[in-house]
Amino acid sequence: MTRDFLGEFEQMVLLAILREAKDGAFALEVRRRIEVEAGRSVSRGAFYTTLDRLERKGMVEWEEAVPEDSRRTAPIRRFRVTPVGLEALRSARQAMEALSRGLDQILEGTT
Amino acid sequence: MTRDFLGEFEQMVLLAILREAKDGAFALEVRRRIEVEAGRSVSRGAFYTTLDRLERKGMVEWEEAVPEDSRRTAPIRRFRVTPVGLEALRSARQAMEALSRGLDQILEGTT
DNA sequence: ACCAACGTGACTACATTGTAGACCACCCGA
DNA sequence: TCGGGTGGTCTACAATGTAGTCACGTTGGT
Repeated sequence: MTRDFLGEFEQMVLLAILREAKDGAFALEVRRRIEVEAGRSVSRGAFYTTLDRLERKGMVEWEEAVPEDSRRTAPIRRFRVTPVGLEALRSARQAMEALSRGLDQILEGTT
Repeated sequence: MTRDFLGEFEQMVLLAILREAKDGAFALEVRRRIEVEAGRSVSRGAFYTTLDRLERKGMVEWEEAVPEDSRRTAPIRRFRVTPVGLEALRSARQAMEALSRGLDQILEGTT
């Protein structure tokens, strides 16, 4: 399984999925959230590729579902973060936090 | 200048440099800090390559200096994070924070 | 003075992750 | 039934992450 920790974009995808409803998130919703919150554009190709890789690593899973609030009838994939994914996310963040300790002043900035 | 934001390991390097004394940090000190704090091993090759890339992006700079507390007489490089680097670090962290908002419960875990 | 061991650093090559763009299928409204 | 939007795959490539090896000057022992 290659590596045991996440790239930054992968982390963002996991976070964005978690931010949607408890029962999972639809792909393009997730993509839109990343674009809005992180303020960067995400091409569909880049995005789906990352989802695939996360799936292969067992960090996300999905089931087919039909979005309620849309006129769409055909089911599409609804993603969810697995326990493995959550754990990876946690440890990635812990590492960063450990290194950031004591730097709050410097990192806040007046931006 | 390729991209305007940082990979995760690059972030770690910047953070670790900031954590050393105000007047800069020596390479292998930084490496050791990452290994200890983030709990992952870092090969020298990987490490210096990353320093190079950060330098090329104008995010770190260095000067020659002789470590005080060592018997070494020859100067080695002492690194410092540039304003550009600090800014990049801040914005990378802000993006992550924006996406993490409201997830503290989930992310803390009982690990 | 000589040699081994070590610290520092460059260079090479490769794996993983990040990214864009073309392409396909389906559904829907004009 | 044409065209456009949405959901998705595939391909190819760029950037980042990583290990390993080579080289050289220092240090320390003898």
